[in-house]
Amino acid sequence: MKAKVTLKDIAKELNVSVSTVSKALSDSPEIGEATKKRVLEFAALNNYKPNTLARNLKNQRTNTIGVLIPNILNPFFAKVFSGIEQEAIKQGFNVLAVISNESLQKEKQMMEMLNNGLIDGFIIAIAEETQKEQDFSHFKTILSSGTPIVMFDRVAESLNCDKVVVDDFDSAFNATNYLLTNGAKRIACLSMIDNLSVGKLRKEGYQKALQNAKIPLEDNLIIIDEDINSFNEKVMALLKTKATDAIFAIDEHAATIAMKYAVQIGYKIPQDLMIIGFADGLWSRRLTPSLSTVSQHAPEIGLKATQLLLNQIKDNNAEFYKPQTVVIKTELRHRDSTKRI
Amino acid sequence: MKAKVTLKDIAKELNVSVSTVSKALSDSPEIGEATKKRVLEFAALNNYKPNTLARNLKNQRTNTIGVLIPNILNPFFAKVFSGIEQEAIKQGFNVLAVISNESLQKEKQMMEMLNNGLIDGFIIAIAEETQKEQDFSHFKTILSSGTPIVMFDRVAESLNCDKVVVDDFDSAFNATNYLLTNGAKRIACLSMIDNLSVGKLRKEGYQKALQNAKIPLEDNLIIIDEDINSFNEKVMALLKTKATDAIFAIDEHAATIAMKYAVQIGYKIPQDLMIIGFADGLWSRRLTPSLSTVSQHAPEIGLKATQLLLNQIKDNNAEFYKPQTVVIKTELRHRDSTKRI
DNA sequence: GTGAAAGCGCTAACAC
DNA sequence: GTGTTAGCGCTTTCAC
Repeated sequence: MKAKVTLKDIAKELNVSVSTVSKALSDSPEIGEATKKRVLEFAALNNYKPNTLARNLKNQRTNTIGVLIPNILNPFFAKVFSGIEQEAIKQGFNVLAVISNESLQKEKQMMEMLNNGLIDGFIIAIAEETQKEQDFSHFKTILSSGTPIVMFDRVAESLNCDKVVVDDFDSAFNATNYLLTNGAKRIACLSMIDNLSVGKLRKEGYQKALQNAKIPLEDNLIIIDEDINSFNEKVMALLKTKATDAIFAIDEHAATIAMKYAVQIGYKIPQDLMIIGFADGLWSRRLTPSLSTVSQHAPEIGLKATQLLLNQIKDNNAEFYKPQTVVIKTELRHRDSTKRI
Repeated sequence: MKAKVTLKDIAKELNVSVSTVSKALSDSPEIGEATKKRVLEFAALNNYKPNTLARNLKNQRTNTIGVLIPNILNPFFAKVFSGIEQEAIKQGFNVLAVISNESLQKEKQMMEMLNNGLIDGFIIAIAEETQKEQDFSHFKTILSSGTPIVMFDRVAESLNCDKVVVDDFDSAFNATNYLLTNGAKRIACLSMIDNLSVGKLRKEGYQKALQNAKIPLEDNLIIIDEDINSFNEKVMALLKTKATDAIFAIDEHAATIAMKYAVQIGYKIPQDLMIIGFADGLWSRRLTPSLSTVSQHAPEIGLKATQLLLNQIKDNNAEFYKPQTVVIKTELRHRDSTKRI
C-alpha cells in the first residue's frame, strides 16, 4: 500500500513550492515552460491524481448530485436513474444514489445526510409514504438552505422547485379513448397506486374520457386496492363475470395480472378483451400476447431532470431563479393486446 | 439562502475557541458541563451539521463505498444493488453508484475518478467488455493503491480480492438433472452470455449433467449467440423442428423468448416442452405459464459483498488480509413451466 | 477546563 | 516566474 502522491510530495522532490506545482499542473501562464515540463513529467511518472475531497472542500462544490429513488426494482425508476447517471457523467458530475424504499423517515434521513457538503443538488421522486402524509417540511428546509432540488414523476405541487412530469392525465385520456374508438363498451380501470398523485391523475383521465363519450361510470368496473392479494382477487372476480371488454391498467402490476388471469379464464386477447397498461421495460413485449402500453420515456425524464439541476448548479445567481415544470409527452405503443383485425 | 453554520460561527458567537466547540459537540470529558450545555444548545438551535467533506478530508475516510454496476436495467443487478445499499446505510456508509454500461473504458474512467479520495472501497461486477478483453490492469492498480475491492457475480479469478459468487456450475447441473429426471430426452441449451464467466460455467454444468446421464451432446440443441436478432431466429428455427422437449435457458432473455415462441408455435408447456431459466424479479411469476427459475438470491449477494468490504475497511491492518471467496447457494424455483402432472 | 496551533490536500490572492 | 500565505471546516495534540 503505497500512499498517494500529493502536491507537497512533488514540490519537495522538485525543490519548488506547492503553489508552483499546483499552477503548473493547471497550465497557468504564470509558470515557465521549463518548470511546467518538469512538473508535468514528474506528476505523470508518479501517477499523481488530485484529491477530489480537498478540491471540493476548497471550491465549496462537489460536482456530485444526490439522487433519491423510491424503489430501484421498479423498472421505471431504474430507467430514469440510468438517464440521470448518463447525463451527469457526461457533464462531469458524479451521482450519489440512495433509495428511500418508499419511507418518509428514510427519505428525511438520507437527504439530511447528503446535504452536509456531499452534494450540490438533488433529483428526487417522492416516497409513497411522504406523499400519503403530505409532509414536505424536509424539502423546504433543504431548498431554503440553498440546495436546489428537481423532482420527477411524483412531485409536490406546492414546492417551489423544478419538476419533470409526464402528462398522466392526457395519456390516460388518450389511452381510454383509443379503447373506445376500437369498440370497447365497458372499460375497466385497475389501479394499485391510487395513493400517488400520478395514479389519481390517470384515473381522472380515464373518467374524463368516459364522460366525454357519454358513458356512465360503473363502480364495479373500477378496482382500486393497494393490497396485492385482495387486488388480485378482485381482478379475478371481475374477469369471471365477463362484465368487461377492455382494461385500462394504471400500473405495471395491474396490467400483467389482468392479462395472466384473463388468459387463464379463457379470454381471447384482444378479441374478447383489450388491454392497455402503463409499463416500462422489455417485459411488455415479451408477454404473450404482447402488451400495449403507455410509454413514459423514462430515460428522457432522467435526462431532462439532470439538465435542469445542473443548469441551476452551474448558474450561480440562484437568487432570481424561477422554477419551471417540464412535461414529457407519453406515447401509446400499440402491441398485440389491442390489435383488432 | 442562509449560509451553513460552522464551528467557527458557533465559537465566535459563544466567545470560546473552535476546538472547545468541537470537543463539546463530541462530548469530550475535557470540557466542563456548563460550556457543553451552552454549545449543545446553541448548535441545536442553529441547526448545526458538521460538514462531511471537511471531516472526511481530516479523517482520511469517507464512509462511502463505490458501486460499479454493468447495467442497472438488469433486475439481477438492481436487486444486488438494493441489497448493497441497504446494508451500507445500516452500517453508516453512503453509496456512490456508477454504471459502466458494459464498457471497459467507462469502467476504468469511473474507478479512477472515484479512487481519488471519494470512496473507501469498491464493490463491482465486471463489465462485459472487460471480461472479453481480459484487461484487469485497472483493478490491480487500485488494489495496490490500498483501496479494497469486492467483486460479485462476474469476477476475475486471477485477482487478489474478495469475491461473492453463485454456484453457477452446480445450479446448472442441478437444473439440467431435474429436467432429465422428469423425462426430458433432448434438452436444448440457450445462451446469450457465453462471453461471461457465469455463462460459461452454466453451460458446463449443463454439459456435465448430460454426460453423467450418458446422453450425447447435440450441437444443434445448443444455441449460443450474443446478437439478439440472430439469436431469436435460431431459437424460432429450433423450436419449429420440434427436435427438443425441454429448454435450459442460461439468461433471462433466452428463457422468455423461448417461451414466447413456443407458445406461438403451439407447444403446450410443460406437457410438450419444459422450460427452466436463470431469472430474477417478479416477471417469471407473471408469465403464463409461470417460469421455473434458478433463483440467485441477489439481495443476499449484495449484503454479503457489503459486509466483506466494510469488514476490510473498518479493519485497519490490511497488510495481512487474506482474500476470500463466498459462494451463495442458488435455489430451483418450480413453477408451471416444469410441472408435469 | 480551555485554547493555540498544526495539518488533511488543494487553490489563489498577493508579494517578491 | 516563483514563493508565501491564508483559508476551506474539521480534529487533535499539546500547552497553559
